[in-house]
Amino acid sequence: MADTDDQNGAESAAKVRTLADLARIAGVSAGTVSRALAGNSLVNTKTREKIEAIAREHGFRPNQMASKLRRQKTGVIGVAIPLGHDVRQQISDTFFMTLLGYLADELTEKAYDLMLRRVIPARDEDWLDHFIGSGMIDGVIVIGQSDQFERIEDVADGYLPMVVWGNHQEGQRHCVVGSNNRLGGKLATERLIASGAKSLAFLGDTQPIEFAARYAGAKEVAAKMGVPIRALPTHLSPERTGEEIAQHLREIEGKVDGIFAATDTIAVTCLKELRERRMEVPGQIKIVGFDDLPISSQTMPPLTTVRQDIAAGAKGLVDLLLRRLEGEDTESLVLPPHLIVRETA
Amino acid sequence: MADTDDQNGAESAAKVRTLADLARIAGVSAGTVSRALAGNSLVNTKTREKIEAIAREHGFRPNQMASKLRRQKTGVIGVAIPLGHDVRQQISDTFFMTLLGYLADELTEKAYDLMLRRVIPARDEDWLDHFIGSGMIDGVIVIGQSDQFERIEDVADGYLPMVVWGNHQEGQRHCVVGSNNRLGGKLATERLIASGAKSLAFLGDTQPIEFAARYAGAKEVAAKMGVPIRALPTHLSPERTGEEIAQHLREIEGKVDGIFAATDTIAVTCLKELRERRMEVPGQIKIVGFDDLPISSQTMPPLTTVRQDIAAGAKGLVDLLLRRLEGEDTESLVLPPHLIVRETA
DNA sequence: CTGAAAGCGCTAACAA
DNA sequence: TTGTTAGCGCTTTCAG
Repeated sequence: MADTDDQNGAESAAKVRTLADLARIAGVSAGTVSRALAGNSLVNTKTREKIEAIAREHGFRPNQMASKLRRQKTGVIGVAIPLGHDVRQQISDTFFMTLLGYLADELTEKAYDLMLRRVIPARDEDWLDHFIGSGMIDGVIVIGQSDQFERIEDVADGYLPMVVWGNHQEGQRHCVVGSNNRLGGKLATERLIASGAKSLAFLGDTQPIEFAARYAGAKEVAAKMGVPIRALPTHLSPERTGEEIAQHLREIEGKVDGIFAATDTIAVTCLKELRERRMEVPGQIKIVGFDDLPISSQTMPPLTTVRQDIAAGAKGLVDLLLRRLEGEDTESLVLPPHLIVRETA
Repeated sequence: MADTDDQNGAESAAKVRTLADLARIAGVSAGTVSRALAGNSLVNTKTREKIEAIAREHGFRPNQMASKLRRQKTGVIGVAIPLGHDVRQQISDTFFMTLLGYLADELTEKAYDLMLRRVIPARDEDWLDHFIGSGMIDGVIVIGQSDQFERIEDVADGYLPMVVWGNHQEGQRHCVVGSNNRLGGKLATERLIASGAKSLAFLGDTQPIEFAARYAGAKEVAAKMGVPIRALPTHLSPERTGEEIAQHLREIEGKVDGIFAATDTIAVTCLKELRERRMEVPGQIKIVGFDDLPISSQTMPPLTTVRQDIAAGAKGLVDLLLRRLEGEDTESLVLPPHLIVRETA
């Protein structure tokens, strides 16, 4: 029962934009309204209910900017996706996008909002400091180290609430969550060799640290088994990949019978080129991918690949970040990859 | 209570967290620092340079919360993805994620940040009001109408800066950007019939308004051409789709020779089931998808589909939203879909 | 061209 | 249990 001293119909027209407005019409102080709406301390139940009713009636929501400013925390986690040289490349990368989806789920669950920022390190050297220093976020998750390993290391020294998806290196200083890429590379290569491949190739850019680790694992196994392996570099941008792969295929025809693709996306494209060149898979040439994206089970033949557990990765990222927000200096989390044997090797 | 008991080396150790701090060490007032850093009005060049130097040296960045509170604008655009009944469904949906990627690009370009929120309407009726009323965003882009058409309509009446990706209906009140789904459905169906199909099926959930429109277009053409068409409902969540489709396929075997799939994702799964049942495509059964996702050119045989221009969609969403932020009451934007003929029909 | 001062809307002591 | 009182850090008149 609010005192409707308004003339007529003015009731619902009254704008309630601030706590003070609401306080006035409820006949209490702003402080009380704040407490009531926070559902927090010992506010008289009657008072609270009255305030809540009025708030609901007027569709009132407290201004978050003011609240965040005052409380010195934002309730927002920043998610940065650094793009490499090929600008358009990674933001639409299926793997990262899927990870982002799960991240959104996890963060929502923990009542955090997610601020997404696509960032081009080449265009803004201090992208990470800017994001962190913006005062807009409580912590940051970086998806992919790209070629920014050193910069991330530098920042990690002075900023605790940061977790990165990527590759783990002995002795690194930033907290990372990611698959054991080297092990993944080994699994893939072992499978290729076990399937009868006698001469291997790694298909994909070897610059990014994750890929380099996959290749390193592959080389290790290949060396141990006395099987030759070569790198066939590609660039991730989908438009160029097709022709690049076709080109490679032309060159290695008859010389290579086992391909380890850096990602499923590359593997799928390769599969298609192989088909167009009428090469039998896995008869003439075997292939193993990496990621286990949904498509890999849909190809013809279905792709043998190394699975990364994206959901577990997202969960790990968020868990570790929340602990860091509490001040804990968490360890990195390295997830085991799993070989998924289908029909291409 | 951090009292700066700086004993030595205080100079570079001195924490510059606020404009006032910086002002003090620059020997000017906070106001001047503010102006200088905004690069804005007529600040003496010397003064500005000095301030900028100090700011750089100390890695100072003004607190955005305070700034936003004061200026009553956030520089943040909210992006909401309402999830339907199947909770996990759409956030990982390739189409939406790709759109999100382009959106991130466009918004970054315009110097806006992007706040991503996954919402479950069934769990929070007022998801849209909450997002808008949070005071955290200047405007909102809703990706997909899901089953929230009415709620969005209601909100649109009282809130200008909102643009929605979805289907356009005659006389609707909210500003929408999307493909002409009905036309897309017609294109797909015409192609199926032109390829010789004599009995059709629409594969996919017909509840979501976009899909309903696609189906409506299909029915219109089918009726005109005197070809029967039936709906085979599926749910989007990947786990269940496979068996559902297999089930449908068993039932319609020999009765249907042309399938219009609501999305490429569904089409690809269908293709796989077809392959397992040793049905020839397009010999025994033809199929057309919708979206033209990257995978559709990678399937075997490559998928004939209806292309939606995602990049143009993202650009449209952002352009319209920015105009709405200026106060313009923009019209909806309906994009023409294009039939991409490959080998499945 | 620069300083002083008044808040943006909210929260959190501290009183009452 | 509630009101009062200070600000959070920044921007922006209004003077000078």
